[in-house]
Amino acid sequence: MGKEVQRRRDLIAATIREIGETGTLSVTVGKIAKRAGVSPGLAFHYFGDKEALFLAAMRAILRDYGDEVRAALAGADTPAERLEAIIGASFAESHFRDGAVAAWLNFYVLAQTSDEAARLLALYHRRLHSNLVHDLRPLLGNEAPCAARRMAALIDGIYLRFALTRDAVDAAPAAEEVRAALATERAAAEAAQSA
Amino acid sequence: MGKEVQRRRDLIAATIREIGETGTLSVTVGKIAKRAGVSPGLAFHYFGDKEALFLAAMRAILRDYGDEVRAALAGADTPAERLEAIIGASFAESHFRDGAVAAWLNFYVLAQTSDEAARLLALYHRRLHSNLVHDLRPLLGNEAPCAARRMAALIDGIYLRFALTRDAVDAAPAAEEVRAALATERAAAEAAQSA
DNA sequence: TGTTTAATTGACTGGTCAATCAATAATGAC
DNA sequence: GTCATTATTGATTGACCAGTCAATTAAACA
Repeated sequence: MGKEVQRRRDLIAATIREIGETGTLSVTVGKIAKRAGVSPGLAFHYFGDKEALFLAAMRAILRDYGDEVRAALAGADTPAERLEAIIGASFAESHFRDGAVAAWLNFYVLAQTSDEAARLLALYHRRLHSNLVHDLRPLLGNEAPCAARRMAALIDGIYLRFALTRDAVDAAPAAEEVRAALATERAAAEAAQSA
Repeated sequence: MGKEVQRRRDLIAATIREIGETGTLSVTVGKIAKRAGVSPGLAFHYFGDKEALFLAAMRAILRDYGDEVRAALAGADTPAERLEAIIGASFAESHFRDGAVAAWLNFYVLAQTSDEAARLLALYHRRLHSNLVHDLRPLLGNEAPCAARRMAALIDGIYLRFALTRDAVDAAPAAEEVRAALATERAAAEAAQSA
């Protein structure tokens, strides 16, 4: 029965929206359920408890991000194009829409104490790192793993800053900064090679 | 009377510790007061409400960080030494001790909705950026402001990763990654100059 | 010492909320 | 249409908590 799938989807969407509006994880399940157009009991019926509901929402966000990356990578051939695809997907508008930002921030908080959240976060870290290394290697050689760690952290750091800067609505400059960092890495690598 | 100063200090320290242990901002003022060895009422008497208490704690953390940076800068002469001082202070052990990590994460969450938290965060951003530009300029010239933005975001991103990675206890590798990024920036700048 | 003033207490209130569960409605099988 | 199964409700419970305030204690001072 697709009923359950639809309800779960609705509840997850409502969770993200609600967290986005209040900014915190301390939204009530009642509010979320109301927004989804169901009774509070149903949220517990499908997800068990509040934390599980939030983690399901976070999993959905991470899945969307993964899909976006994969789609972007599909149309990219060269390493440089693939890196551009990763950067583009990382700062896609969907990453800033609705409650995605608020969800991420609260996800970080939860990752301190929830094993499942920590697991999910580590998964995201590994995926991003492995994607970056794969496409940096042809450009930077042995420096690739280190550069990938830097770029991954930079992506997170820039996201954080743009997400938390009140006036910043347009994410384009964020991606631009990562591109500039990549250019710097390539310039440094080239200089090292010719030395 | 120094009594009030002492009590405020105790309450702030207890707040940071308590947040550190639970990981969240949803600690009760009662628990904090108990840890500080006073009654719940006193916390409200001195700080007004819970948010003000947390913001006072965050201000204390930011002040400590500022002191640390200033002290490190005092013993540094060359731009390179000063940059090293900033990096060292940014990953000082005190930044990972007690509830500093948890406080920072919850601070980010709060910055979405609290004007005062957003103000404090912007202040931190400005200070760091201005320090970095000041000492990057002699090394990188016009590239300094851009490189400073990258380095600032990188510091935040790396802090985030190290703070949230379960097994990482030692912050030394974190600082090392920022140093490597700085070296990359310098190498790229040198290459650009000779071109 | 007695008196004023400041510091501190902790019981209390009003409200909130996660989670439960018994009851009801919808769905589908035969 | 009857019955069984599944989906859904929403009232309820029990616990918790921010913030208040009247009462108490300690400090300061004359």
